Amino acid sequence: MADSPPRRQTKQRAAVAEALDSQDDFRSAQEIYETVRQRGDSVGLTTVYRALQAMAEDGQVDVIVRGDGESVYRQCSPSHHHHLVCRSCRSTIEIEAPDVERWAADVASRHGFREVTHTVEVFGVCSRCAD
Amino acid sequence: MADSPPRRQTKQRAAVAEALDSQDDFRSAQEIYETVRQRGDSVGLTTVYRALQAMAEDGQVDVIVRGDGESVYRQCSPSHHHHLVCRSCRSTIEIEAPDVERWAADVASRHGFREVTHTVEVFGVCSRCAD
DNA sequence: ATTCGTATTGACAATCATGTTCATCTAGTC
DNA sequence: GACTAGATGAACATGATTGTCAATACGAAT
Repeated sequence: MADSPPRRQTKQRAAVAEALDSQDDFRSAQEIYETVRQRGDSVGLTTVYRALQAMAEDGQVDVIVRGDGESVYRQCSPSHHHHLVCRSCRSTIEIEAPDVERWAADVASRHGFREVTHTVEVFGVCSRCAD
Repeated sequence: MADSPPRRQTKQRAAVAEALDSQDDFRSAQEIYETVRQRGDSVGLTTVYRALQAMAEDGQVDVIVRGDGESVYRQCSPSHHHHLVCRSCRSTIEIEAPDVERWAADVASRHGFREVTHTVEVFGVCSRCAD
């Protein structure tokens, strides 16, 4: 693989990272943009998108493509994991599933597939929102 | 739950269903629109979108939201299952995973989540495309 | 078969997230 | 401090999907 291009530290990216830091659930680029601006930092929407993309590539944030096509971002632990997301309040719990990993790899190789990736997300309504 | 609105049978929906029938992999709404028109049937793009939505609601077709946010559709067996999709040629294999179902339900209820749904898709490169 | 109420259709406009351009700026280096 | 490639951002482009609304066709009742 090609050597990844160097990544500079800028106020804008720091601001985006901070905004991500202060949230514990998945947010859209637009929402993050709002958050950053409300903190007083001046950034362009384009930059937020680029920063988010770059961070996602570097594995610093997790991305989920929502059903409506909008991508949402969240700062996560670096290890591979999946999410349990509340449809109502969006609170998110990281979950691990070694069995599922194994199953995915297994099924794929059994059918002769290589370079396997997978998406596993669980959605529901958390106990607090179930009233 | 509310009683589902009645669904009428029209040429257009039949045409969309046929187009879906003739494909064995996931296609975008735009592609299905093309296919229908090439068969000589005259339908509006809007109608294709609505037909696809309706069929997805009724569980007649499966939908996957691709990484780039575009939705793709496919006629599938009615039972719950997931997909193993080739990134290159888009050929699709239906896979079942009772263990994964159980795991998802289990993890969710352990955290007090209700009305649980999940998405599980496996992507890779099939043996034919691996040259 | 004719009528009638309501889904459905489709051409077009509108929306909305994201990509692109390009002149300007700046972090990191010498 | 000067230099250079990556970074920024305002304006604009793109492309999928949805909204609008008048015209039309399904299907139940007559």
